[in-house]
Amino acid sequence: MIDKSFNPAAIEQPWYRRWEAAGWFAHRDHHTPAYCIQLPPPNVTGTLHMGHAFQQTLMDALIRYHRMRGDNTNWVVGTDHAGIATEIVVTRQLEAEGKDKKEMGRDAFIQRVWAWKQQSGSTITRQMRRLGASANWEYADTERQKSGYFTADPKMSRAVTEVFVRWYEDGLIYRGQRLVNWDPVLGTGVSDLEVDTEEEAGKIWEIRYPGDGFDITVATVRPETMLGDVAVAVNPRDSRYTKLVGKKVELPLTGRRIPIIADDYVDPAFGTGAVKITPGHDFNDYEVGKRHGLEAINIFALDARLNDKAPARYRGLERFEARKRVLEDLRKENLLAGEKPYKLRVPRSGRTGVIVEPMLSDQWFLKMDTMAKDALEVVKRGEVRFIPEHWTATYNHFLENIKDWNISRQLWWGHQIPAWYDAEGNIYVARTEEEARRKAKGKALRRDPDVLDTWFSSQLVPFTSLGWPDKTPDLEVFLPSSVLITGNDIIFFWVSRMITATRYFTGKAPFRDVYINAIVRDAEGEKMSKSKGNTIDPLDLIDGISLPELVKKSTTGLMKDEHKERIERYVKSHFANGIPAFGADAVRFTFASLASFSITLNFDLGRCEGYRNFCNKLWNATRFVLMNTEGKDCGVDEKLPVELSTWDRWIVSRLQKTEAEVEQAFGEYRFDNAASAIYKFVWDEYCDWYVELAKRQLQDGNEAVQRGTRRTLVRVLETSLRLAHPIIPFITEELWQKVGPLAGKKGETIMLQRYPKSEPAKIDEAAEREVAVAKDVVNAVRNLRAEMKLTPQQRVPVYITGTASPTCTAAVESLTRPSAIHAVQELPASQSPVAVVGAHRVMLHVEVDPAEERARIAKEIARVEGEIAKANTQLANPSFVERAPAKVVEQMRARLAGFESTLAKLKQQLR
RNA sequence: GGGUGCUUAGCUCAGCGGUAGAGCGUCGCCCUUACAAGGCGAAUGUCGUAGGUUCGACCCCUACAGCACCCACCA
Repeated sequence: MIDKSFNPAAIEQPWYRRWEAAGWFAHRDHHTPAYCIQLPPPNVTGTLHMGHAFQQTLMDALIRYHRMRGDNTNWVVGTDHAGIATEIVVTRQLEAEGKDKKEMGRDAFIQRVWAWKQQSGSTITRQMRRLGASANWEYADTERQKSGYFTADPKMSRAVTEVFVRWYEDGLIYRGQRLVNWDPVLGTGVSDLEVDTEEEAGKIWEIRYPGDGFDITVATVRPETMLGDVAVAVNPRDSRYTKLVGKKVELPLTGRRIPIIADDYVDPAFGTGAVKITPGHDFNDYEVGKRHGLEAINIFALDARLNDKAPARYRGLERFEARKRVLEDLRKENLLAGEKPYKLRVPRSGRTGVIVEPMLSDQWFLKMDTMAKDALEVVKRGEVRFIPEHWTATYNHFLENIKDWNISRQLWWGHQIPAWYDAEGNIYVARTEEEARRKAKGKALRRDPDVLDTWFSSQLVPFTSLGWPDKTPDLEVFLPSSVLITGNDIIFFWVSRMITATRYFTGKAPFRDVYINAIVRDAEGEKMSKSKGNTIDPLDLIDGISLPELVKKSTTGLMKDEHKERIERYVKSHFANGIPAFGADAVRFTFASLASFSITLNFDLGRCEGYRNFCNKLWNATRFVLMNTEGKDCGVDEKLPVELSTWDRWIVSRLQKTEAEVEQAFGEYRFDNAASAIYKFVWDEYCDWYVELAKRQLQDGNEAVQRGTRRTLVRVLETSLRLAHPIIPFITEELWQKVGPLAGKKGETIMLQRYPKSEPAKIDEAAEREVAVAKDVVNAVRNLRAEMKLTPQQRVPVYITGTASPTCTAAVESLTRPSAIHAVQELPASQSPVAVVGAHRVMLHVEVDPAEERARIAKEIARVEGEIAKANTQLANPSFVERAPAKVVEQMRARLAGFESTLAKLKQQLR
């Protein structure tokens, strides 16, 4: 016999090990219909957060569902080398040890990163296993660590190089000097997407530039960049300035003379209508400069300190120091005309938070326009489909306005660009150094030190993970994959680029569906962040954590110590008792239940607890079934006679409908509906009604009835376990081991059993109608008993008029414990309380105060009369009767008739 | 400035052109032989505001308000 309550910790890890060791997660062959999902590869050195746990729950549910449906499932997983993120972490580690990256040198640094990867690389895949992820760990597992591919492993790297070379040869990759977003802390350029602009309070200054006999005032939020100005621009239609265009002014503090130019870019209504032009450090000005043939002056070194293009007294100053100095000097020279508070948009590096500096530098770019057009087409013709559909708009907008992608990073950790230079600066792009040498005909070569943006390799994953550039059978079978499940934050970074790259190199789309999952927030809808203390570690939900430990965990490793007290208060008020161990199944069920098409998902511990209780319910229902069926004849032998009651046929019928609902829900990616259908069936129908009636059938029925009851109990439960397995794999496996054999099922594991399929032939509408009446009668009796404040010990006779079915009387008998049931034509003359249920009147034969009972009935009459009035108004409206569909009018008439009949019976009761 | 989504019970969320729902919480009564992580019963909503379409609107349309997110070069 199984334990009295469900203890997830006891079963989860043993089962996971068993599944994995048995090789049941692997794909099978190359002819069964394939179902493939590509995991968005997490940062190899990262840890699992709620967003991962959520996505992975959905992916695993789909994979398990399709595996049970007989598909050749392949959940391709891997980890990402996460260039910038990892380089930052390791650099900080070194700093903490007092070591300097540059002194260490590139090779030693990279070795150090590999060491860190080996050490922390298994954390996240271990955590995925705790969740129950049935991933194909050994697929593409070049490093033999059972964690799939690694984007920087030799096999994946070879493909990256191949892609780079082919794109270069096809003229899509080019090198050029451009203005790019520069992160002065990291010392690298970053892509537009890696820059977040936020509104911040700042100032706008007005500076006078003196000319011969006039001066012109410009407005700027970055006065220090004036040292790199090459012109002042005005709008050509601005009458205030027309006669100045073409004249020169003196650029203060520098002694340079710069022209006044006219350009449509300038908005005459803004500021002073005159704009300083700094092509070296502003994207707009760069464009203006190009239009007017003006040279760009770069006044910053790569660490954003002023270089020797600036006047001597500013050289070496950091940007904001320089700003102060410039303002001071302008003030001294009486050239500062104004200073006002101003809200400005500050571009900050997504990684370091530092303000990025537009900087002229040599970078590699990928031409996007043609590929973007193709990617737009692919989605337009429905070859790739977004779910929910509205994300298509986001995707389209991005691709319609796309610019070339800066793919080079001035970092060390990543795929080094396969380009070499000779002394003259000629470029040789090649797959290997030998190949480059051949091309250079023996000239001395120097390799480009830059690496590729991390997303460059990630975008290739849909095909490189399947063996590309080799022509593998897997590419034929698993590309495109069935669905990509990912967050909306990487539609630009990753989704769109996978489509462009995969189309380019394979001619196929990378996947058919893109399910954009909700963003996980805390129960109040707040973003989870370490500094608020409202993050939840999915592992803590599974294993539980005490309050003191949770406080400790939330307050260590903070960026700013000042948050500590606030976090402590937050944690103590929101997790007063820590977090109980809910188990992986409850966490998964919660995620599934909350996975509607909403854009955010507020994770509510209360709901998690509710679903933990559901697991316990399922556990105990099984416990009951086992107690009553183990060692007994459960009708596996079909030749022995079985007799099935309406209740038996009803629960089987309900099960068919539930199976259909779940199938539809999975088909539509409505995990919430799937979870809810299973929940309702198991708890509200099977446990609350069927099991209770089964108790009676087992007690009173003849041998054939008992056999039929045991068979139904066991078969419906066994099917429910299979139905629920994709969402709650551990508990269903544990229970199935016991229940499966009783239902005549053979097999080592539930995860390879057939998924339940609705059989319309087993739907029994007559039984469902009969049970609906029986439930109503039972509910009426229960309600009357509660209103009469009867305790369970007080057993009273129940009278039912009309022809009550055995289905009904059996239920009343088992569930309301009357002293007797009388099926009668007319109720006895009595002041006892009566309820009207459809064609039936139900009386609890108890002595009550006649006045109270009359009042109770009067109240009920008032309610029914209200309903009648509403229905009458509707039906009296000629346009309703004429224009509403006949079905609806008929429904309304039937409704009215029902209420009228009820009213008559109630009035009869009042006499 | 443009775009997307959201606003339904105290909380977290489903829903749908034709009688307002779930979980949690609340209030009663029950330790009934699977389960107190349970059973039974009850209360609770002018479905953000204002118009419109319709026989009928929580649902469709318009405007507005609030919230969230994304995109965008006004110095």
